[in-house]
Amino acid sequence: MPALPDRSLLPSLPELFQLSGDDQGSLAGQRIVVAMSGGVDSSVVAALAAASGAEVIGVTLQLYDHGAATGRKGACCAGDDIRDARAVADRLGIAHYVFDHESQFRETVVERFADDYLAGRTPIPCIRCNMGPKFTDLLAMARELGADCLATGHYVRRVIGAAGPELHRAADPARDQSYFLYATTEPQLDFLRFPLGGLPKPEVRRIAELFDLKVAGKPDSQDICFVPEGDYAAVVRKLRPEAETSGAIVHAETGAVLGQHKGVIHYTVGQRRGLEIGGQAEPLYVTGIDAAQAHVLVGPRHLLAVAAADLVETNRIGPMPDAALSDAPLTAKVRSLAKPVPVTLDRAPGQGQAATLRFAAPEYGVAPGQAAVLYAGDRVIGGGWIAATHPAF
RNA sequence: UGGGGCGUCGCCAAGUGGUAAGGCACCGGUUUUUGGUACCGGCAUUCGCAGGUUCGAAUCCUGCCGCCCCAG
Repeated sequence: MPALPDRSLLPSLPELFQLSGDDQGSLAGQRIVVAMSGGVDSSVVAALAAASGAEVIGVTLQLYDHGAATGRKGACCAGDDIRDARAVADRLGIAHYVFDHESQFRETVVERFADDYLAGRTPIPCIRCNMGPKFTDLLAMARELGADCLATGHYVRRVIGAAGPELHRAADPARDQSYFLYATTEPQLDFLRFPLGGLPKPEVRRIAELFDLKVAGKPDSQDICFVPEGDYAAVVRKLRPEAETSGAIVHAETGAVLGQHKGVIHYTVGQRRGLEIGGQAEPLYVTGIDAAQAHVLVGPRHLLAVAAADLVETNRIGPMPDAALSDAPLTAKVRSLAKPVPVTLDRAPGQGQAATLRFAAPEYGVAPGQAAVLYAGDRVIGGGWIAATHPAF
């Protein structure tokens, strides 16, 4: 096996893993479990861990059917990706375990995904997956393996603050994944490490090449990992054959029936395309979904304006920002790609309590089922699931 | 079958002699670790059909077809 690259070519490893090294900067004696998906990012984390001198154990959760995912681009945690993870572990000379997590993943992530759509919500399975399989189940495994930490390839930073570890946005804003990690609990964060949070993606690929990892050029994953070809409706249909009940497309203001739709699972609040309603003076957007009546409500863009959103299952990481201490003002993202916008809360989030989020300016396209993630500057304060919204006009 | 109106891209619609606006929808691309949004680009050699007038017609004339309203 070729030697691993010289440590001097790499960032400071004790710093990246936030573990105390010895005089030589080695993490010998420490045990790091790395969550390996088979992609470049987590492979580089494993490589860095291996180079640190620590004992490294790679763990891959098999999340869903091999067959369906074999050879597919952009998947993770199944089929070829598991083989990729194993190949990387072999190359690095680290232990590697694969755990069959299919039934749990189906219950906690996929079934829920389908039920959310049936209820007229727009789910984010990636957050559920982080909450359950990754940060609960896999983390418990890591503890059982006697690890000092669980390291993942997420692009997010763990920063030691006055009151303990904090979760911050990635240094590279284009890669930031903090939106998907708002539900991380403080005990989980104590044990987690995100070595890539401070690195730009090209640097990660460079490191992968330095280690001669075959995944160095592997495309980034995208879309929902368990949804082939982006056809999420097919997944819902397979799980819930009754899902595609057609119904009326109703104008939210006039009540006029403008057309028929193929089932509420195909729509999300804020959506414009796919309604197939022509002859309008201005574009129509989905403004609401009434699953009980199988109605898709549509209207002009101004009807999307939302003044507030009710959050449930809230989480908080670290203290609330204190305006008196000139902390950055509270902002929130209601979609992963949205810019954070100024908000206020009627109460501090956390412990799963409900709270109401109020936007300083009307926010558009806020869909129930999405997460609202709270920030103070770069720090993630927490967040919650959007259960309902209040129109601005 | 007495009177009136209308027929331009899937929908809405401008254009009344000078060589087919625009909007919606749709398609493609960009962006993107969820669904969307946004942005960029594409989209009627042809104006219900057939003749005629004219250098030239969607625009004028004739006939036919179809639809709508009033009248019965």
